[in-house]
Amino acid sequence: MYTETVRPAPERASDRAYRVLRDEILDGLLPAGTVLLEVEQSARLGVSRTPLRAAVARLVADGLVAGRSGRGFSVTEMSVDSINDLYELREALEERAATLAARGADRSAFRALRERFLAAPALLEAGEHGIHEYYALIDEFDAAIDDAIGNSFLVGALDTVRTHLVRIRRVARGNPVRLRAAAAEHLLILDAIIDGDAALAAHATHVHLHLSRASVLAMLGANEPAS
Amino acid sequence: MYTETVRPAPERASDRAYRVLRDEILDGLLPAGTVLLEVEQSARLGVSRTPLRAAVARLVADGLVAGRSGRGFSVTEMSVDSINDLYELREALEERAATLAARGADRSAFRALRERFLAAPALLEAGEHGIHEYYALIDEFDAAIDDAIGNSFLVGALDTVRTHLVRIRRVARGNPVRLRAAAAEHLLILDAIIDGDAALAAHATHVHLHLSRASVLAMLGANEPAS
DNA sequence: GAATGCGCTTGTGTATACAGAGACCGTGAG
DNA sequence: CTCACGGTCTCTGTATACACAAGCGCATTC
Repeated sequence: MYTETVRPAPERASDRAYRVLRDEILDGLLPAGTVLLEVEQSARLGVSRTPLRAAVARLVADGLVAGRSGRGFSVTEMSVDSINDLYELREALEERAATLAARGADRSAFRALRERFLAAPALLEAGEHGIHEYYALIDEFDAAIDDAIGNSFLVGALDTVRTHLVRIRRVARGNPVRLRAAAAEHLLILDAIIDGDAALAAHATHVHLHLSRASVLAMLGANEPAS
Repeated sequence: MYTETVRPAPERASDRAYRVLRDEILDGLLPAGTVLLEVEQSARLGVSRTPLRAAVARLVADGLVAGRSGRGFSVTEMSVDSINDLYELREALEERAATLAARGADRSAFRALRERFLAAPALLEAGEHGIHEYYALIDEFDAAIDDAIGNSFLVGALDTVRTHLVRIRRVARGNPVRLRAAAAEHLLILDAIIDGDAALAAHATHVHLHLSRASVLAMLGANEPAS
């Protein structure tokens, strides 16, 4: 049969509303503290209140918005404390993920990624478009990790972390020095996974996350010293 | 003012539906594979379809039910593979949590818990009621850990794990030998936290989880050898 | 007798109408 | 001038009505 492999994706209105709101929050179009009124947002997105409520409920489950005491929902804040908390969880999850990936059998995907990361420094010279490409490469790295560990619970927890990480990355964006260093750190993690050195993979991940956190906090302190 | 400390809790219909369905799934009244039809469940729980949909959406976010390809939602299965996956995540989270708790400043709560755990063996002689009390004690232990680490992201991930763990515990229930051993393991973790020995707390947690997983898998293999 | 096509039934997705609760603002008193 | 109280107004929570899509069964035909 020539039928498509998967369902044509029903594309519900609630899915559209969820995706649009999520992207707008992650892109910073809806800054932290923005209140989301049902009637207002449903009119703006061209959907009814019912699917919009479902979308907001999913955002609440993601931790991107929170119900306020009385009226409405608001986009959650990303304080310095919560960034540290997020990195604490991220360390626990990604160190374990790196360990499991290094123990995994199939390393071909990581070998292919290694070649791409070798070209990352040149990519970061190419301006905004190159930086976008670099982040896409990071996403592929994450996807390869997910594929290697094959643990839906761990992948789900990692996905939550990465969602919030997107918001944090906005402040670190446009720091080519840091991104070049991060590419080198990813290469070390990749080498450890390819060599099957689980301990090194975990330690290299820890180092990478430590440096990443320090960079983010430094950028944050430089941008908003008074807060 | 003599006003109550927190809001009187509006107690929405969707909250009731969520709580009832969640408890029924965790208690096994709604076994894995049960299909949830909106009209059917809304009539049974005495709420309309709208709040029921919200409740089901939350259950989907919890991973307790999953949308099926065509029609309806069904309670998720707990396979041996998913149990192993869950314990993998649980190890990563709880070892980190134990480490952070041991580094924490306030250990009075853990000292009080230590006394209670010393009395746990006697509790486990008291039949079904004692076992229930013991699980309540475990919950207080978990709450003390949450309080000590004070990390909403980590606590949230732990909460997800514990939700699924409740379903798994059903098979291990009624194994006093294992529960007595588990109490001793908790005592060791408590001692490590009280002594501020983060490394020992993490290692003791690892050992505890290893033994717990082995016990669960053994019980599962004994109960359903043919599956 | 088997296979295929059509129609009915059923269940989800969405929109809207209605009720209740909380907040904001204005006014009045101290 | 400030604080408290009350009214109004808006926003959420819930129920219901409607449309569409998918699945199942029956009938008809080969």
